[in-house]
Amino acid sequence: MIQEIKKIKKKVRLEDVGTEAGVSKSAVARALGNYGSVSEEVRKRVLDTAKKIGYEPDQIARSLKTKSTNTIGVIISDITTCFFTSVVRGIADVASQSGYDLVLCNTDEDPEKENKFLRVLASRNIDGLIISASGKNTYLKKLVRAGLPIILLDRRVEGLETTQLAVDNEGGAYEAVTHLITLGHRRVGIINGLANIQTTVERFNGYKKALQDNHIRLDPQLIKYGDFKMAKAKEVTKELLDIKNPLSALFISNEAMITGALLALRERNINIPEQIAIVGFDDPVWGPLLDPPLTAVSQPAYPMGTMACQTLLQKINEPGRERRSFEELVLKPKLIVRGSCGKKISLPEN
Amino acid sequence: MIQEIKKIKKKVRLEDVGTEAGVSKSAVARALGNYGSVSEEVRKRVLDTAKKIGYEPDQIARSLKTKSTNTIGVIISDITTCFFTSVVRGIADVASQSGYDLVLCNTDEDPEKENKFLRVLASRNIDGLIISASGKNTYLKKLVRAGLPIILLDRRVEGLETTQLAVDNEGGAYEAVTHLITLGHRRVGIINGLANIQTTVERFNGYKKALQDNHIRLDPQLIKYGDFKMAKAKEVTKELLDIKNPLSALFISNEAMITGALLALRERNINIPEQIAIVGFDDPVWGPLLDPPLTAVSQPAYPMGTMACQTLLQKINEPGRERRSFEELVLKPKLIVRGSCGKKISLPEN
DNA sequence: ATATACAATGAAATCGGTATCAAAAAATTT
DNA sequence: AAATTTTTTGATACCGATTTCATTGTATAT
Repeated sequence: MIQEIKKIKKKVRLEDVGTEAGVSKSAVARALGNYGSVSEEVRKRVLDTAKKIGYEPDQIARSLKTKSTNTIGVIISDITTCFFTSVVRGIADVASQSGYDLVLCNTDEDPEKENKFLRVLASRNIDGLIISASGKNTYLKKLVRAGLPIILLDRRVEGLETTQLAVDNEGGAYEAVTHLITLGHRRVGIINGLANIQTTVERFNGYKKALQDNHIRLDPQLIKYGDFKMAKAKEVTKELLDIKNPLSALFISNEAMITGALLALRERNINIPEQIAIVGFDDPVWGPLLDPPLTAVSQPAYPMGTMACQTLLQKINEPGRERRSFEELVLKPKLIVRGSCGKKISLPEN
Repeated sequence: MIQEIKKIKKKVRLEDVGTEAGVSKSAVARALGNYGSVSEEVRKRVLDTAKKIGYEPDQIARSLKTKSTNTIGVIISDITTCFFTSVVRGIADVASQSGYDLVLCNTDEDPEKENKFLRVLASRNIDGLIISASGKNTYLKKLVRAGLPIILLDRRVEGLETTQLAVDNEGGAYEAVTHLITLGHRRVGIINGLANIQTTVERFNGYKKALQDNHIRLDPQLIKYGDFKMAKAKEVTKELLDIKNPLSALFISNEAMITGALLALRERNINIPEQIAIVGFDDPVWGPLLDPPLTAVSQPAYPMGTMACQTLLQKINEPGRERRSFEELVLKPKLIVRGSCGKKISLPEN
């Protein structure tokens, strides 16, 4: 009924500028688009009237013709995890500098959602994609083959011929666990992330390799799986505390799970590092605030974001992009030793 | 030179499906779009061949005609601040459920960036906008008047006739500071956010009102301004610690600044709560891990996001949307008392 | 002055869908 | 069987830009 006021202002089109300035829309396009040739006089007149009547080009229409949307898709598991927050911020910053916009998608590690988002983004004609893939995905493969510029972020995917950018997860975990072992720990537990995720596997490999290199047998009791989230980690930590032959150190595979684990320890009144030494993969901002401050493997999340986006933009804009399109970039994480692993313990119990 | 392999697969268009199925593209459009009328036989044939040759409609082309992009713009200051992280996740979840995508923009409180993003988003014909505005903005006003559905998130802006959704900042701060006063504190400091931001003003008002209601005179020495970031807050906290007539309690206006402040206290070896009581606005996940655990004002960030998006979608889809378009939704934050304010102190040192 | 090159311009095609419309085909009524 | 209604269908205009092309006008070369 009350349907009067709909769109008060109608859109100003290229053609409107033309009629207002007394030239054809082609002329306007050239003047504004800075190509072809226009007389200085017309150019000026067009620019003026364009500003005067408030012309803003319609990106959609432009995209339809040019096939480029100045949009890049970002698919991650969860913006809420601090690592990805920083990564996305990094991506956003370089994207915006180059006039690209970001379409953000959270998959929660759900392959179905991932698939849906891929399709949606593709149908939107994104110019490029940065994805932290949950695993193999045939549609993703298809997009790679179709020539869409893609950066695989944080997680390698086998058999995909695109640029990959990840942290040396195995190395980082190896260093962390080795640190524990060096301090005298023999029974070090691990809280893994989701089993099928690449980063989980790699960090676990680092853990195993560190033990192996120090001739410590792998004890299945010490190995637990979380889901990268706090709650589950808390639960699983308690299980870990309940085994008969107790652990003296714990390696935790990401920030949210560190929180969960620490919460569990606090509930049980277990002292760090006297009763248990802690290292985390991910170095939270609040790590230094704990007592003792947290020893942790720090990932260069923000730089990963900027680097991913830079590399992507390069791919998008370089004509001969097929040349080195299949490169693998690896960043080194860094172990930051603070207090949560304590000093060297005198004698390994046993 | 090596410019062979460009686009290996060319796009499958509506018309291609038509020719393949032996009908006109109009027929295909109807069959796929589920409107008009098509014979059951054609419908089936079209659907089959569409799937067979892998047809995916081009959103850009569709948008050009329909004027709706199924995209909502999100403009915030910084995805890196935990509050906004959760908010955005909330928005993203309900958006994705309804088939909308999110274009994310970080302004860093810079009005110029904000302006730029507004223009970009508008030129992209977003269907709606959720914005945490840095202040008055004429272009924003223009968009409101142009009829773009907009939700003002977290920060009220005067003179804008749109739906606003915010937390009761004043109330939250009031409660927090009153809590401190009740415990016997008379000299309570405050670390504000950026001076010109609405939330800062409101929280500061809550602080002032609490003091006033308890007949405590405002001491300018106890009032500091940060920038919502960690580093500055750390700096400013030290300044606060250096005043001659020392403070006994500190109220900090957001999460990142809490971290900064706590870092400063730790550097100075100041005990919480014995030497200083702490309350924060924002309840970090890691709050309970501190010793003592942090007393804080908790904001319903995720729900704010979902609510903002739901309200926005309603606005977008309801035809008679002008009716109640100017409503103001306020959510209550909650003071969570843990240990960082200690017990009632015996005697205010006057 | 004439030929040639080049700058400036508008008309029209195009991108890939959606929506309108009139013609054709099928179903129903008389 | 003829008239009428309804369903099905393809042609076509359109969304708002970009881009090609042919045309006109101006400058330079001969």
